[in-house]
Amino acid sequence: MKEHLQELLATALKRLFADAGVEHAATIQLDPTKDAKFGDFQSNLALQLAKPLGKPPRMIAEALVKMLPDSTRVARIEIAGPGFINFFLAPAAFQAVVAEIIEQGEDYGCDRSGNKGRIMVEFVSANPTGPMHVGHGRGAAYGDSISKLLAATGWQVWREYYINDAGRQVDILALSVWVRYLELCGENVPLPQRAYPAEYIRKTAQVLHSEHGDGLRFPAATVLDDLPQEPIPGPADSEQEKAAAKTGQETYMDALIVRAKTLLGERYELIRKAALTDQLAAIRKTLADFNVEFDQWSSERELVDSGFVSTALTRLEQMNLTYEKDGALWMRTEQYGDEKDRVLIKADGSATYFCNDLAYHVNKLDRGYPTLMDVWGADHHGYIARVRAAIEALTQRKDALNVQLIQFVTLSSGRMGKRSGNFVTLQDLVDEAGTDATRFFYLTRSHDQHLEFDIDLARSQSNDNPVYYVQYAHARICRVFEQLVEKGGDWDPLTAKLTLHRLTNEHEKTLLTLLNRYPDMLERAASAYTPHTVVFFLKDLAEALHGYYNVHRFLVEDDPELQAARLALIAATGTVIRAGLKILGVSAPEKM
RNA sequence: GCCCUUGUAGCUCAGGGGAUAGAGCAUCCGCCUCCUAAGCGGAGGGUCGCAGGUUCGAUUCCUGCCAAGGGCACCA
Repeated sequence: MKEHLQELLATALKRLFADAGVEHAATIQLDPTKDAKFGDFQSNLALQLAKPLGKPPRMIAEALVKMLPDSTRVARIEIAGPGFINFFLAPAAFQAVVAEIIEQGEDYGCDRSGNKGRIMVEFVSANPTGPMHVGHGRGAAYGDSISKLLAATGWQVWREYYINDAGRQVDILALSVWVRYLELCGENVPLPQRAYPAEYIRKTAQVLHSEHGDGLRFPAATVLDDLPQEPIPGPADSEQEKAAAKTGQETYMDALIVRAKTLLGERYELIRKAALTDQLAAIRKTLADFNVEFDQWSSERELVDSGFVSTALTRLEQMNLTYEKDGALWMRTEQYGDEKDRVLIKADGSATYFCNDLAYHVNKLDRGYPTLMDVWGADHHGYIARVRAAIEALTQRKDALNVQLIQFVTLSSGRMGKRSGNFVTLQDLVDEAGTDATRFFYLTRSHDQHLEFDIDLARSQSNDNPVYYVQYAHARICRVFEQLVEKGGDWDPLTAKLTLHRLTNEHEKTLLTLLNRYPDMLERAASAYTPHTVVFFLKDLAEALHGYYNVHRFLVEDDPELQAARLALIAATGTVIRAGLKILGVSAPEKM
């Protein structure tokens, strides 16, 4: 429809220029109007041309309108305000969308061709060292919805979770479990300051203890033999002293890890694996409860063990992208926009996180995904430049990596006020508020906006909870069709299509306008990577439905033609609500 | 110090260079004999952080300043 009007304007413009004997490159801008009194579409073309043509905009508008070709889809055209050209469409042009939606179902407005190519979306990728918190939840909701949105607008999407199971934090996790295990054996090894103190660590330790008895036990004196005292800063210490203590604690932690590996030998791997398995199982359960799925879970450790990381390093060397300095291997990221070059292999011979992560990205490219989307927490901002630089060096393309940063989440509630989101797990949130309310909440804000999550509101089963507003519209539509059957009536989509000209009142017009905008809205949301656009659209659609419902009856027994038309309209509305909610990962209940 | 994000109604936030800046919550007033009142209609509430610039037109784009949050490792 929009294209059609643009063509009309282009023709008029050509004629105008021919008449006046001038050339000017004007982009034909056409926008949906905000207010129905300005018609359905508006163009500011005449305003743009006022200066280059040296004539008042209203005069240009009049000339343009005169030159516009006739179209059956346009009811009338008005010139308004400073020189806007407002198009009022013929009702039939709007009504046709109902038939289209009934035919195409939930795929209406979608492009399932996959013509835009393959894209890999990596999201969540939370460290498997503890439960996911509400910040991860936001990334999960966003990543899942943007994937669905991209898949609905012409992309072939592959979703992945990168498991960071090779770094030091996993050793810390394993050690934490072991200390708790020793505790169960009756050994007094104090939990290091830098270890994970949480309850879930004990559970793994208990399972280990029941399965292996004292098989992993060593006397506390042996474990702590020769180890330095762990520094614990007092409250009166200066910032400097506290920082020094922290460094000391890290050193102590590392020494303890080495001790564990030495004493346990191959048995260390047993503990490591048990800890990882438990954490990953918890994460998988939470994500499943949250209605988030992945095509693949990729392990960092497997990437290392399979030799892929060294292969990737060799390739970087061959491309002359690396060099040695101070005993470390560096990558030349600075010449690709990073603020400095970065270390891949440390002087002690171990790989940096960046090294393995980069290899993982190389792996993604190798698997045939020219576009990589990474959904990261806002705290990873400083990390973008180096990965982007590295990917550009490898692909010679600036657009190969698409990073979406998700801003922080703070929790609030009437009783507790603001508090940090890191201390509430996503599992708790989903258990208490439910997947629908939680996901809807997350996606109601733009992802680059800090989010204040009102737990009490999400939890409330009352009309205050915004998710119900949209779901209720859907349930109401379903109820009407239920009533129809109860009354012994029937409704045939094929014949209903012939009745659409009866949809003429204001409420019907509003709904038709919104339904017509759905495809455009999807495309806009996808290309701007903003699932929240879908949320706001659905709220508008639900509002239009509720208003309609309140004023008009859909089951009009004395006018079968009108009834058929209205049922067609609300059936189409229901379909679009369902499709939209599906993109958000929210259910569309038939009863509430 | 440098980099990124944000600043819009009492609160939480939408807003695609356009006409009179919107929604939800909160406050106030109405609407169920009728397909679900988890709904609808109405009222009040604004220096779009501040100052410049670009433009016919700026909440929107650019620059500076102020404020909030985050980031600046041979950590992960």
